[in-house]
Amino acid sequence: MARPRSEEKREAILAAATELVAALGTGAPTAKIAKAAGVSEGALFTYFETKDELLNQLFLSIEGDLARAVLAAHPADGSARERIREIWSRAIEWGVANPLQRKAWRQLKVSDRISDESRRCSDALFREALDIIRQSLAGRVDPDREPFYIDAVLYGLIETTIEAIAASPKDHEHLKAAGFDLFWKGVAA
Amino acid sequence: MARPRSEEKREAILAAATELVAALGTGAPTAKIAKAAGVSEGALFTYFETKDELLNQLFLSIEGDLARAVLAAHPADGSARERIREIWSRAIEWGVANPLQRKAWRQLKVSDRISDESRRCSDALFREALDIIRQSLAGRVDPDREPFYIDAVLYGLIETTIEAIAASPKDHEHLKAAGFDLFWKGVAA
Amino acid sequence: MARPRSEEKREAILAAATELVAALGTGAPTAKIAKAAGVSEGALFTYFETKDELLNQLFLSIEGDLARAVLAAHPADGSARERIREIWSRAIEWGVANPLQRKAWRQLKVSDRISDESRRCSDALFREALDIIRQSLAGRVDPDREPFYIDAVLYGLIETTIEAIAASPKDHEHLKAAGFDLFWKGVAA
Amino acid sequence: MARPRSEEKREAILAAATELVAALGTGAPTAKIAKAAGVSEGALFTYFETKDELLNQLFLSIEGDLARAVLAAHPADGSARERIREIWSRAIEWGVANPLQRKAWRQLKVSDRISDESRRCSDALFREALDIIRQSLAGRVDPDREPFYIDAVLYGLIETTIEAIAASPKDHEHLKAAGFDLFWKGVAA
DNA sequence: TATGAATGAGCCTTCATTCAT
DNA sequence: AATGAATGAAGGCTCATTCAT
Repeated sequence: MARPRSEEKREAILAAATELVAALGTGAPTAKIAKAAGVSEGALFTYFETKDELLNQLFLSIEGDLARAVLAAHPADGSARERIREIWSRAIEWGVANPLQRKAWRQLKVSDRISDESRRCSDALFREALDIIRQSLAGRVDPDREPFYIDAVLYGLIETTIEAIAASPKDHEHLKAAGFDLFWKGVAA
Repeated sequence: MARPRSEEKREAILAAATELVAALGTGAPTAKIAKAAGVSEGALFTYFETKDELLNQLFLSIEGDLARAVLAAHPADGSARERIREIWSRAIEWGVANPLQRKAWRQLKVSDRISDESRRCSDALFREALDIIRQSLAGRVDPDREPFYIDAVLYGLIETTIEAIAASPKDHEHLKAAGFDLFWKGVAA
Repeated sequence: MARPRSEEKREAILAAATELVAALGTGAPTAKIAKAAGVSEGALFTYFETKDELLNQLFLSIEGDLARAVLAAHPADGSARERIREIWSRAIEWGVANPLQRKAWRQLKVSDRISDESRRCSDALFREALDIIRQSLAGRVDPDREPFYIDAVLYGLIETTIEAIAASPKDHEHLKAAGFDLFWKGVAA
Repeated sequence: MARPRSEEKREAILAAATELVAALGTGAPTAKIAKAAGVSEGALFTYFETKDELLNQLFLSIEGDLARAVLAAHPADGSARERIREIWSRAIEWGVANPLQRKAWRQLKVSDRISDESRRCSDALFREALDIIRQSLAGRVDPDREPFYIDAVLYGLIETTIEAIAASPKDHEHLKAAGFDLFWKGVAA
């Protein structure tokens, strides 16, 4: 069957799904999602063949959004510290600005309905950012330290920091700076 | 007298729930949990009034288990570094040794079926560990840094490190040490 | 457009519910009602949100039916006696002709699943009939007698008479006449 | 198995059942009834083999109570009017004084769980009262009128009058007298 | 005998998906 | 293509009754 045309409706469904998955988890009913999107129950299934398909697409859509935010207009030059600092900053800002997407994403991340295929796609989305990070840190960290671990640490600290800012918005700038400082000192050789 | 309620059965249900929630999320059917526990479906509801109750108890049971592991035989003396290092070590070991509990716990953490009450209980369970950490770090961290953020960072790094060890078990000891080192350097004043 | 909701199906469900509530009481399973109506179990819940809703609607539907029968083509003129006699007659005939509805209705009447709201609606349905009765009796009964009691007596005698006719159909006309006579003599001032 | 001994417990169960059937209908859970009676769930089934048995016994117990109240110390002499008036009065007083029993009884009456056997027993309980009534009315009513209908009318008027008194307690005496008057005039030849 | 935990069929309701319109 | 009614398999929970203690 031909691809349905309205990209707009597809987006509306994804937006509604973000909201409902954030609030209700992956158990959010397709009927509610459709209604929130202003679309008929049946239509949802012309845009996404199954609920799992919708959930996986949502997952990729959110990750894509974050990846785009992180890499947007990324300066090719600057010191290693500055380049990583830029990534840090963009990631934090995205998280703070998109609490619903983050909440939905946390639900999706732990769900067994997200396929390995999707998880691999998501890795690919961040490949470029990871390359920048690894290159930038190349001369700085203990060469003995597994790079995958550093990635994970950075990612974990970003999460932690976003959560901390959400809990204490008035410390936004302070936490953002302190977090990065902690990371930078921590990974030093 | 009637057959007394058996603690053994309660544990069996909790154990089965751990397994199934780890695999299927909070949507794991009570029927499957009961069967896995070797118990009738009705019996499950004499031990836990509702599924939510079961989920909350499971959450607290897992957290209690971790808290106990972290604090067990904790040495009252030793340097600040050694005391935190001990907590770090115990937490990591618990996580590595209990992958199912950890997986179930991640599902529960993001679920809206865990009540605020339960989350408060869980905080209380870790109060003592947090006190040790905060005291131990007292003279060492930038006094400007919010203590709640340090807690969260430590916790996040533990998670990250456990995950890394799970992904690369041969680096177990190395990652454990490197992670703590990173934390210690990172939080230094 | 999607298949429109069919009034026919709604009626089928109500009819099946009448039958099963008459036979089994309000505990009649929705599954059986759906099957008897030739409808899927899910469909029942698109026509009635909950079982209580179905029961309440059934109650109102039966009362509505009776009210319509009682008031249909009611002659505005005639003596007081004739007017009340007409109501009496129509109510009796309805009851005799609709034993299932009457049986279901008796079950519903004593059930705590029928809301006060429904009971109020039902009162409204009979308001007109009551007004006719009260006006017609105005000059005839002891003014000291509470009108609400007269209504209740009339209603009770109708019930009794229908039951008696059901038990002894050959005395149909006789009982109908004797009952009214009894009422008329009884309420005289 | 030997009859269990404690008549007291049997009564407690019946009393609790009265209360719960009045409030919840025949669907009232045996577990709740047992608890309300201060008796274990299992014990209930040593006093009554099944729930249906309990319900039937409850039905008979309530009817027996009413029959006893109606016939207690019934004067063998007096005019026909006085004798019936006495029955009328006792029945009304019993109903007003025992609203719970009456409510439970209404539920039981329409339930298909009450066996024909029980209904026959109940008829027997009132045989004596009916005989008194029929004899007393012998010379007074139209001989054409079916006696069973008169019984039913009397019974229905009693019900109606009790209900009316419950709704308007301040008119107790008035309604009681007016009701009897209505009956007496109504049934006159 | 008394207790109340255990059992499992059955109940009401939800929901992903299909399909008549 | 779009709509939303229809389907029926689960799902969580209840409850009469049994039975280990």
